[in-house]
Amino acid sequence: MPISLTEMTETATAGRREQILEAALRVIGRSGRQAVTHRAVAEEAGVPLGSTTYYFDSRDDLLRQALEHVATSEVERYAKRGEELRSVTSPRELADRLIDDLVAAAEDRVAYIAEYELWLEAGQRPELREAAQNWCDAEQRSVAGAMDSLGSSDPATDASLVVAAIDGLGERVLAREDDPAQAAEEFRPELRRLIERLAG
Amino acid sequence: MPISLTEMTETATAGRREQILEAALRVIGRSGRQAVTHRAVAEEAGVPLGSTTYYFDSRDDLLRQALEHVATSEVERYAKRGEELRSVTSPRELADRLIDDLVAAAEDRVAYIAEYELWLEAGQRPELREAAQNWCDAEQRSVAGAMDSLGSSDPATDASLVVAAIDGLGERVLAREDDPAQAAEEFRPELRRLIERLAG
DNA sequence: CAGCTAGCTGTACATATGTACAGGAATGTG
DNA sequence: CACATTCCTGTACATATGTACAGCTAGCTG
Repeated sequence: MPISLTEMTETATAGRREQILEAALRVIGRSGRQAVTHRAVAEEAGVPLGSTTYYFDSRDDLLRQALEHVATSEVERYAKRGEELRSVTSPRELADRLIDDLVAAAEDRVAYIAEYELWLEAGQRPELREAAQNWCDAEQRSVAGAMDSLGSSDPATDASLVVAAIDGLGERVLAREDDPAQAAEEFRPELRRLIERLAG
Repeated sequence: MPISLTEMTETATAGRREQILEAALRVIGRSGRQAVTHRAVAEEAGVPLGSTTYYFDSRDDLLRQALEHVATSEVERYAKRGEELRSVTSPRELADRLIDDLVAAAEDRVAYIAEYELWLEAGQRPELREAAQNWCDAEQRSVAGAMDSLGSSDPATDASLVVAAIDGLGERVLAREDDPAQAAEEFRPELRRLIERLAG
């Protein structure tokens, strides 16, 4: 064995859980949360069936942790992205950057659908709502800074509206026949108009 | 028997299918599409298990028809609503009417969640996308007429943005702890600002 | 090295689920 | 009234699924 077994066990313990969680996200994105069975996830992750029940108390627990995993990642991502967006100097630039993000997200259709699926899961399970709320707040904060930089008279409201529009457009992208990333690209002029009108 | 058996059979044939479809929607809204099993739907509808397999070829068929049912209803509803919205005379009035609609929709949380669930189903199953597209187009047309009445310089784009914002806000409403209808109400000032900026 | 602990996995089992289908009930037909 | 037809339902069965758990392996300890 190339590395010590102790080390292997340690990294595998952390890695294994993530590995299973990410397999679950792929299953969700590809086939919906109804497809999240211990067996489907185990196969996707390339781990034995026993592992999924070892790391997660139950199917519900797995789904819950998957949401928390996504929510946490997204909060971090938006925190960083928010910093970058503060530097925009025109409505058009902000719109372009946000559409770039949407296109990037839509490129991985499976991951993108998984996020919406988990959001719905939060709609049904109150214990998941706090994580969902944090996720949502982080997204809005990331845009609010930029709207502030652009001199919006009400950055929080404008950020809320811009994020809502992006989420709504994103949702629409999912049910489009053609390439989701291309569909997202088509919304560029629309978002430019929105932000110009709000901040201009 | 108060009515002739012929008549009863006829209305029951039409009624029974709808009855099952609507039970399915309640199950979806309450527990997600993973909960849509023949047995759960049959129990919710108060019909024997055999009925669900008699009227629908399979579980997938049931889900497909549920989406088509919702999509068709929504297209009709938006067509009518679009007529009414054409008469608005100010951005504020349009925003208020649209928020009223959102509040009304959010009041039936179960039905509202069901719509989002079915939308995701369309994201995963290409054969459902046409119905989803029609639904989405109808929603946008219903607002485009009003934006036109308000003298928007680009009614189609503005309608697309307003609808996207409403859909995004609606999605956010679902994961709120408090009363969804109340949460929807809180978005009234935001939507007023959006439409005033776009059409004003 | 013997024994111990902790991490992990294969397997088994009760239950849930999709679905087929035989047969019953109601209606139409001669 | 006998028969055919159509609509419907209870039941049965193969399969899928969640989950418990016995036992295995690898490393640690004395």
